[in-house]
Amino acid sequence: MKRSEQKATWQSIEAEVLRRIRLREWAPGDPIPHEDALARELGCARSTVNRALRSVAEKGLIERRRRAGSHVALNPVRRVTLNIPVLRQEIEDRGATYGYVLISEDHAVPPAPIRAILHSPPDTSRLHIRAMHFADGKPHVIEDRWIDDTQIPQVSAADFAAISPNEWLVRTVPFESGDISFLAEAANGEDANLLGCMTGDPVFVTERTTRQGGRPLTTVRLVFAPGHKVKTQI
Amino acid sequence: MKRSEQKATWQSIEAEVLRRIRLREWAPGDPIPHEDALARELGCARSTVNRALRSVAEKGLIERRRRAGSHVALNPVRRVTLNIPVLRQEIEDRGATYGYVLISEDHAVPPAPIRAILHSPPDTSRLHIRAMHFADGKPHVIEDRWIDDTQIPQVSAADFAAISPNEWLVRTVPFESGDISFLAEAANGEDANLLGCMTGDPVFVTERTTRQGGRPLTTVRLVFAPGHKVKTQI
DNA sequence: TGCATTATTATGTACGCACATATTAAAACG
DNA sequence: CGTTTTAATATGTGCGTACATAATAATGCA
Repeated sequence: MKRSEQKATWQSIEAEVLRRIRLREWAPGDPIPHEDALARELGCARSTVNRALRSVAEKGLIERRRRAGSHVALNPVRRVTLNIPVLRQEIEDRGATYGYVLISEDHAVPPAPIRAILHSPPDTSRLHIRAMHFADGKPHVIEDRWIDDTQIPQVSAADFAAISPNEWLVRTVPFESGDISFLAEAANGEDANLLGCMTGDPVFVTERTTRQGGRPLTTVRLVFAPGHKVKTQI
Repeated sequence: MKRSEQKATWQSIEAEVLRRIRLREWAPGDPIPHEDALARELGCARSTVNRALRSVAEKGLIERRRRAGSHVALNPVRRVTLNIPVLRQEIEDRGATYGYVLISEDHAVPPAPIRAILHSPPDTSRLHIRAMHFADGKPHVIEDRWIDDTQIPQVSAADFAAISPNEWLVRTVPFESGDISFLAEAANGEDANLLGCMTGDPVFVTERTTRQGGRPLTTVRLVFAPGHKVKTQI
């Protein structure tokens, strides 16, 4: 029922597999043919089928287990990739003019939640920086950051009046893992003041902690101006 | 300076490449050695290096171009993957009891923004469904959905009193693309009523539109109860 | 000199084989 | 009959070769 393709690329194999899953030729929960069988049927090498199925599995549409074979996922958990660029780049990519202002920089004893995140002992102080990023002169996001300067001693050489912590860290400090949260909050008085909105206005907040070798390096809270949207494609 | 590895897996190659990038042995903007050179240096086949570098490129840390070679990304755009499960599964995975209630289901002329999204002509009505999902009996999210029932005729057979549109669509209607937005909004009176919060409280909102063959099928607005966080790892 | 044409080259991919590994099914055993 | 051991098997991965493709550099031509 299928004509001999001129060329079997792994992408064409993937497309065919996606088609069969979408049209329920292979229903959720069903096992799909083995790599060998697909290779023979579609006229290509098993390694090509493997490449294609790996890609489908990454999308979350099939589950693969050795010896058990591949099954169409029962609850296809859509996997979406978000791009998290440096703030300056995010703004400039939109064609807007980037602006930056340092608000405050000091050493202070972090509040309990931050202390827990940074694993810092009680009554020890950490570097605390607050800054603002502007798009076309309008407030875009507040950067409220704590840095473990015992982990990043070279931070004392940074001039955060000239470069944002966001950018300096990306350029200077390597890290290997981290976690990110997205949430909605009400702007507190100071946030509202800085962002030029009303106290209590809903604001989009990103919390991010980065680590190196299991040790937390820095945690940041980004409060975006009202109206901010994070967009992506499936 | 490197001992002969017992086995070169593509993951070990990737780890070594990541290490060199993190430690700035290869600085941002720099070209990195060609696949051939790396293969010789690290004692493996070029295809193995290729596999490793492809993985690094997917993470956004290098950029690869034919003939030009691979370069360490100047602004490493972190790429993060979010899992978007079916609502019921998301709740049950947290160990909570899932609950669901249909609020309303009718045909109506969509407001202008929805009409634009669905490409529906003026004064034509579409299926409009509102429902709620509960976690352990507490309101978790409002599902406010418009369905283009000219694209999905079989929707007339669905019983949305028994199964949520969210779940029915995932199980029944294949789609090939879509887009998602995340934002913060103030709960309007009705939202607040349903979610058991105050009007004006900040709520996390997800907007999602799915398409098949370029034609929009459905668009949904998910209003989460206050306090909701979306978490992921880098 | 300016522009179109032709090499050159690094990555992209296909293939076929071999073997590793995880997992399940079958067999052996008490 | 339940438990441990062993075999079977589908996927995971490495390798080396060959060729495809895109982007660039070099060349030729008007």
